[in-house]
Amino acid sequence: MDNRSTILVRALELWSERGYDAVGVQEIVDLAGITKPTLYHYFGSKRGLLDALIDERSAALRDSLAVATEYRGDLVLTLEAVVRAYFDFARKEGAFYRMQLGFWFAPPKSDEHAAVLSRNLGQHAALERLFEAAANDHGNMRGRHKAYAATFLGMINTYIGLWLNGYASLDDKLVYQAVKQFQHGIYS
Amino acid sequence: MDNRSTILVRALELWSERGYDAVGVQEIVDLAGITKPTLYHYFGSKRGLLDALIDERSAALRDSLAVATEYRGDLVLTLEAVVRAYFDFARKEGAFYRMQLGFWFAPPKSDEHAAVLSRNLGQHAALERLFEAAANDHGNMRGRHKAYAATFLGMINTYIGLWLNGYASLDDKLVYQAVKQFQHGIYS
DNA sequence: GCGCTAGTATACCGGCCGGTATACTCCGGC
DNA sequence: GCCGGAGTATACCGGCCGGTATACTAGCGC
Repeated sequence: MDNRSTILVRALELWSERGYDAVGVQEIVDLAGITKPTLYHYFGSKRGLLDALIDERSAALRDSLAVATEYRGDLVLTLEAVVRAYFDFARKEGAFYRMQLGFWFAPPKSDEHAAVLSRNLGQHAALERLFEAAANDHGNMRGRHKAYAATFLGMINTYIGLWLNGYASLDDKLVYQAVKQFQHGIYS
Repeated sequence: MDNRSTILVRALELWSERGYDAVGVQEIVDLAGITKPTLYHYFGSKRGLLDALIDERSAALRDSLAVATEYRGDLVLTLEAVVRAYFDFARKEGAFYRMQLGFWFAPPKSDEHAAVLSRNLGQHAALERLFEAAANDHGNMRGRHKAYAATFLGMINTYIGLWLNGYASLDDKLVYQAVKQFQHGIYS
């Protein structure tokens, strides 16, 4: 593996466990077995490394969500596809998802938050479009697409949070259950 | 206001906006108009200040939750009381709630996470007890109390997150709606 | 008035922070 | 064989980090 990739892997390793501010550039390059000028050659700054990491690692989720959030007339199937896209990605990239989720809840003026802001606004927007399109077939949903997008994504992240802490497995059964609970509540 | 209280207020102000690691002790004491030995006299360390802040500011929520999570035979009323306790607290202590929520999603080995860990485990446990007690009256809920507690709390925090970013108001109407959606889903 | 304690300030510590100036090596193009 | 650029290391920068040694002052018990 070339130095650039090694740096990205090690940075994710350290940041996901102990946080962006808490882990310095020196520690990353030590673990990667290289020196600081090499890191600065590839990424320009600590923040540049962070942005590159976020951008490259989240590409797969961005792509699969672009497909999954397209509404084709069946809300249940579409929502299941969305949940499955998130679950699949989280299972593959657990450490990254944990890190990125933490950054989303980091203070609004922090580098971490800024680094994931545009990505997550894009995800929200895609989900809102989905619920808006679905409202044409489900009249009683109209006008609530913002709230639906937020609570749906909140539920997905709640389940992924449970999995990250060992309290759930992100399998197909949970996909169905999550969508069912979102639609029909806990008594279903 | 005495110096000790001033330090707590200013620390919350800075940490909630920019994060625990990103704001140094020096900046806090400058804003508070005092010097470092005073801070170290009262709190012993930066971490000590963090612990004191978390402990003292969350006391009100802890107390009202202790009452609200007691199951008295009516699940709907009880859940509404819990949501109301969270919403009331968040409305009164918005900056603190934002900070504390961020800490919960901070990396598992960070000081921030450690500082809120025991508090949040306590809240989870209280909610689990509530759903366990309710399962005696609602047989089809049995065995799922962990998942219910997690998703219920996740939903509450999703709504508070919306409010923190200006997309919702934490009023009584939302209390009813939240509990209703949790029970019966989005079509209700 | 004396002594003790709480509270506060001045001035300082070693160490780590993000970042860089400089120089070397290695390799492909010609 | 030579040139240029990509990649890398050594050694360094100013500045901030959390934390503290010391000394002063104000207030209270007696």
